[in-house]
Amino acid sequence: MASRQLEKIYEPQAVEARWGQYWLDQGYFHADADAQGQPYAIVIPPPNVTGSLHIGHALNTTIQDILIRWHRMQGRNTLWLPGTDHAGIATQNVVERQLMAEQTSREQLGRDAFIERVWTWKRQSGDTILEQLKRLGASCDWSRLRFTMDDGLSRAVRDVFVRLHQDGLLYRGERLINWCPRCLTALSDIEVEHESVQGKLYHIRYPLSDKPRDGLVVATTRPETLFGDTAVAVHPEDPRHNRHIGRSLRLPLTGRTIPIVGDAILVNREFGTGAVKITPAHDFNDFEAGERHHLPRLSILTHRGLLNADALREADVEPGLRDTLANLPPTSARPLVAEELQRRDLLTQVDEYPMALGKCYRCKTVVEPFLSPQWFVHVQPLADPAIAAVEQGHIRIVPEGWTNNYLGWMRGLKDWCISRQIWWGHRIPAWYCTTCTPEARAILDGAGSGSIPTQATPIVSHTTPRICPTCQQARFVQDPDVIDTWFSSALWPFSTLGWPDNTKAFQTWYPTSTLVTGLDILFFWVARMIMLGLKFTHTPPFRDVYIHALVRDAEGRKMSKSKGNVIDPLTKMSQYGTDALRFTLASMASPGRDIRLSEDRIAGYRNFANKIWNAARFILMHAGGQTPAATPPADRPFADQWILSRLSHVTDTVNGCLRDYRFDQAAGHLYHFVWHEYCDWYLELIKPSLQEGDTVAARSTRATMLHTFERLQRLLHPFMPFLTEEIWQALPHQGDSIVRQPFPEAVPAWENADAERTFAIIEQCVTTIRTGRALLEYGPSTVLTILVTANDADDIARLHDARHHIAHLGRGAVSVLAQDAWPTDRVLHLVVGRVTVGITIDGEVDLKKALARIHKQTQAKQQDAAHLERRLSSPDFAAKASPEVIQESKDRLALLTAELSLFSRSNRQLQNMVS
RNA sequence: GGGCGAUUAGCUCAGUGGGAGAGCGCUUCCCUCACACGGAAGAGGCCACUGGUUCGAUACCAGUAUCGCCCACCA
Repeated sequence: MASRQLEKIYEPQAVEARWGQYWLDQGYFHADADAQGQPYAIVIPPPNVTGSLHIGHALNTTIQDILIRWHRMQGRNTLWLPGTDHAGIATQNVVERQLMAEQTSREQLGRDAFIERVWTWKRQSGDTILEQLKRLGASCDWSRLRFTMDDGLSRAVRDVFVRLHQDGLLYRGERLINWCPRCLTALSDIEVEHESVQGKLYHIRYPLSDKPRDGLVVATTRPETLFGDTAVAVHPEDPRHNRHIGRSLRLPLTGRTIPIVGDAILVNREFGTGAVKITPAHDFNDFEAGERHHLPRLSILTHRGLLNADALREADVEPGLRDTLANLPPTSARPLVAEELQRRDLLTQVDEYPMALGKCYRCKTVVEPFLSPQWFVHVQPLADPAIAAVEQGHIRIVPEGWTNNYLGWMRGLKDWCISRQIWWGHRIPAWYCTTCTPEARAILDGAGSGSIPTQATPIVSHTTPRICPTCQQARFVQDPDVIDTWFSSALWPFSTLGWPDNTKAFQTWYPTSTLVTGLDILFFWVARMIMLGLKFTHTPPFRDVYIHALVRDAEGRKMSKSKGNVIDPLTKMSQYGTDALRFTLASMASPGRDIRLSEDRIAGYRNFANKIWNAARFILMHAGGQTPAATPPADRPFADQWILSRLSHVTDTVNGCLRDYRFDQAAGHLYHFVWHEYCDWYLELIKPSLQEGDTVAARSTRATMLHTFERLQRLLHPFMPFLTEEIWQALPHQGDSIVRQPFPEAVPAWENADAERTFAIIEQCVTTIRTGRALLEYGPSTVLTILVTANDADDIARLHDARHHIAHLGRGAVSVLAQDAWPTDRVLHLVVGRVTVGITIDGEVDLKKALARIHKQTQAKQQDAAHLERRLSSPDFAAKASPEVIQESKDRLALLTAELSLFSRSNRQLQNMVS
């Protein structure tokens, strides 16, 4: 491509659109399972089809793309597999809201029509986030796009379900589960978010049946559930209460009596009154206590979470109260029940009490523990190998700190409720014979699976069974429930590669290399992928799990639409450029920490992009038709030797950082190198040479400049793909795109300590001269008379070689002097390490500033020197510190002493001049 | 209640057993022929507190305080 005239300011929009399309058209991201190279694969954490790109996606995607582009450039056979998740509850909610706006509902539509409606919606809107990922530059193999409800993936889901069932790891049972009364479905334990709220602890007196004046006082946060009580428990060794065990109590507000049982597990003698009401159908602890004592379970709520009139009758609630309470939500019933108890003098005490409230993670409705028949995965046999895989290092979690989090969670894992009473999702591949299970016929009329007793035997298979093995009939209904979305996500690393078929892609890229994800789905997703991956492929699904931070706003709050503190990545990409946003996110991706994103930071990296852009303009302007030839470094001018050395070092550093997943450090080193070494010093050093015309040195410098800059684009490319492609294409280059150019490796032959040492001296001199210029208030156009010298002959020789650089950058006439030739008059002597700089004072100058400055520095250095002397004179230090440390301290003290003597000389002279 | 993490410049954050760092912001000078989204020079910090280990601690250990996150059925 011919080099274009580059604008003064980098304009990202057109550039991004052009190259983004070019990459796709050229198929650069397509991965071939038969290609050469060691495989490297990442499967994307599939965003919800309902999703729109938020800043968390942007971070997640940027990190994956950096890894992918880096490995692709290194010649690995690299696959980044994209896709989306059907997100059962979330998606169903979105479409249901649409229906509500149309004054209809999914029930009115019917199941098949509703599902068709969701598919229509998915076809229309489901690609939004994919387009947004493309805009971010995500170099996915879009030809391998997958969706969790694709035919292939659905087959994998059925296959896994059937095999788990065959292996006895699935069961259906009536248990207490978390129920969302708005979504009308069961949720798994982790789909409940706990929130701390201020509640009340009610103390209620339950009279003894035979001695109504006596009784037990129970403490509860939910008095309205007392209608579901089927016992009261006390601690068997509690002397206050244990004599009552075996007797019975009158359940207030009802005509029932309930037994007093002894239970050491449920009851904490220290808490409350030492007596606990047991409500097996509405509390997880009570459910287990109920199991232990074979208590009946009395569910008093409807599936919409309201007090159930029929159940209240069954619970023998007093008729008047029954009518008042029926169909009330628990929160409304609670004060009414308390009031009624108060009226009867049964409410003995009410305390303020903080309690945890469980909410649905999709709609934030308060969830209810609810009794219903559900499908469960027996997780322990799956969890054990998943624990071992991490413990034994087959899977590495980065940063390491999260490992214990993972292990702790896995060890305490309870069975996983995987049935959902919604319609959008993978339908459970279980069928009931309508002859053997007459209740199953109700499903045909739209009833839920709850109508089928748990004793019924489902037939689990890939397809509708042909004949019932028990009764030889052939009429079946399928279980109406669908499987938890996270179940299909758990198969993602292998189902997307064609499993259960042994495809070429599966053979090549499975197990995948790295999984990049946020902490928020470590349990939802990562843990389950490991469990099911190990179970079905006998291999961990990935080698490394990189867990990145959560992006928060500048105040550290979680971003959410309701708080209005969302930083929209799409807006920022338009405003500052995609590369600037990517570089920002990479820079802030420090391990184990949340990211507080502030817009200033993005603007800063936009400026960085512009800096690179202008360096490119400069370089192209001065390229002079030169090509980036590779003459031996030793033959090149000093500045070229130096920048080659620095480039090799930074290349090495960046590769190391990327290997360690330290994107923040890699970005930091690149930023510093580009701006403060390449632009501030190298380009400035070579400017005079570029003016020279067609000399040998100038040609060499042009070649080096182009060579290093081209290499730098490749180094930057994983972080800033668009900008670097645009520049690379404008530079002399070979190949069609930077995307498939090799990623730079360090070149040890370029590393040159001698050149770096010379540079350090130049830098010191120039900085010192500029400081002196500012102190003496000589304007930039004043040409100074500069004297330099050094402590040893070697450094004096370097000064001699470099004097034209010092003269150019310091804007002055430079004389390199021997130390004994150093003048004493009308010279400002300035800070130095190994070198001494003097600026000849010419004409009338205000020296007060300079004197004040020298005075201040003198004091600081005297303190340092005193500190060092104290340390060096300590016998313990001499005896115990390492020789290197001792030597270093001695060297530093010697330098300080030299500087201080200079300072004092300077001081005296300047004082004399002032007076 | 358990676990984890944080506390360093005005702000956002790196960092290390021996001389306190970056970006942004701030001050001064400069529109010097790549870049004012720029250049140069600066100001600014008892590295949360208290003990301990050490010749030496911002760093390692313990405790305290504050903040945050995750997990948790104590009614």
